[in-house]
Amino acid sequence: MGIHNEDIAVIFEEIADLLEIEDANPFRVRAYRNAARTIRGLSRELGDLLAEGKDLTTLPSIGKDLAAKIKEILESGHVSALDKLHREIPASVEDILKLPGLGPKRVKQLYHEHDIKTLAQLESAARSGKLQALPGFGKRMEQNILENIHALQTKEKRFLRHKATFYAEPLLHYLKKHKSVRETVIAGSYRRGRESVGDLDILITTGDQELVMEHFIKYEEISQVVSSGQTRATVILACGLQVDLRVVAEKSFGSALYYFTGSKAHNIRIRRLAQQQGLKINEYGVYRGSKRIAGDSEQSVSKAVGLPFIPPELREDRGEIRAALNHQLPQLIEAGNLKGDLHVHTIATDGQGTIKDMALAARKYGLDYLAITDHSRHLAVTHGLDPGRLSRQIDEIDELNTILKGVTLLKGIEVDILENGTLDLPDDILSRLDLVVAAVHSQFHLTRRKQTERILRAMDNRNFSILAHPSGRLLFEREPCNLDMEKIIRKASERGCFLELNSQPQRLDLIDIHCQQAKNEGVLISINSDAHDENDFNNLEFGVDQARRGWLEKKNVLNTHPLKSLKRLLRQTMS
DNA sequence: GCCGTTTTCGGCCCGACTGTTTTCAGTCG
Repeated sequence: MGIHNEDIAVIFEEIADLLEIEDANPFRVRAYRNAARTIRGLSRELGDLLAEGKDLTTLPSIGKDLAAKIKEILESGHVSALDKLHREIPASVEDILKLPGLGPKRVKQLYHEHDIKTLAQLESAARSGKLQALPGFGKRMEQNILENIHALQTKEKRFLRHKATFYAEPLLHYLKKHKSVRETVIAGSYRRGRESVGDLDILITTGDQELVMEHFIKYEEISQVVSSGQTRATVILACGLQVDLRVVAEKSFGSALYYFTGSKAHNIRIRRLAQQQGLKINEYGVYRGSKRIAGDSEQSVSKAVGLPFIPPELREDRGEIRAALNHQLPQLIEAGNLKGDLHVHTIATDGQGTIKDMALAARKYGLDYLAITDHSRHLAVTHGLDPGRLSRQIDEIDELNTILKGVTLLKGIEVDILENGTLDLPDDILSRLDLVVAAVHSQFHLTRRKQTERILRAMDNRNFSILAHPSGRLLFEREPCNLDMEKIIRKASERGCFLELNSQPQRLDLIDIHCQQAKNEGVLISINSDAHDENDFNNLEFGVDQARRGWLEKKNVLNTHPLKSLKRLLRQTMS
């Protein structure tokens, strides 16, 4: 039940696609896309905002017309503007628009003049050689269309950033081998710390563009060169990852890095700001008339438009430019600020190391404290702890703490939240622990109301400290639970308990916008590794990246506190 | 369709690469 922001964003995107094919005013098309982006970035549900009587036109890129359309969608489940467009153009035509090389103009031509309205029809037209005869098409394009239809069916679409690193590093190494390559940077969503990337944007400075470009194209992992010019090339690696390379002169490094880092929405806003000041920003620099006034560094670019440096993680057009203008940018948390880790497993359940192994690994990583939080009995596949085994683990930790140097162990558990919202272990054993990390590991498909109430009830337990991986999502594998995260964040604020940002690359849960919302509600976030072996502490840096995207500062994060004040904070949740 | 410290109308970011052209439109990031 219920219509969520994502549903509305999808409808607006669809309207934009269809309007484009209809050759509508491109700025009107963009208005729909801007609105969709605004909606996706909201931390609150539009339905709730409307129910509270909020004026939706106060949201950026939402005016009178789109506010009315949002209302119509929320009330009726559809919008007449889209229904009307669909009477002109069937939904299947939108699939054709998604093929590379086919934009609105060609798609319109295909549909209106040749009655091609599905990918299957397009494929058969291409196979029979009819496509190449059409005006504006050609032999080459016909071939590309066939390849792209095939690729669409087989290719992996996005990569975990973590996974993209495996392919990026050897490529960077290869590029650096060339003698005229000076600097290489991965820009794009990778640099902005997004959890997944659609492609890799690599920027190179060099004195010799031509030679470097030639060198790049010869990289042996490349399976297809999509395009290659003097300064820009696009290739597909054998693993399916797309790589865009941009070669720039050194004096343009800053403006090129700014441009290539994005996000697109942020860039548009910065360029507009520049325009208002009589300046022009492009990849090569900042210009007043024909005079180049900045561009060698990113700092010089932002300074030219009167802004301080905005960290890449914030460049999503979610208020960072306003914050920068008002000198209210957050002092973002850094990996070095973490003093401990509050979610770790051992061989007692599904981990790979003993308690001592994990403690030593944590110390080596530079942490001062570590909470041992194995699973509870309900999670039988992991051989979860019952009260007796947990009690023995408590004793073992007490003993280890008397001999360990340089790192302190905390006694914890990752206890299952059962379907009715009770915790999987009795209060008398939980109350002996330093902290209780609670999590949902079953029944992911309850209704929004039931799932939310389940967690709210769990939070009422006196012993509850931290809600682990709150949404339960696994990127590319499992959707997040249907939850009213705002209610959960408010509850955490009232109750004085904490939310986890789980650093496993496929979790990264809480997501950025909920981190930001928790921060605004005064809820502290615990950035945890959820380590299952000694190397997993390295994942903490992914958690920190996500936290930075969520505007978190050191003071917003529970485990930046030294042990003494951490313990005090944990005790407060139990009172 | 949105938006406003110059504006309620007239703007809306900016440039590279490709393929099919014969000087450029379409597409993309």
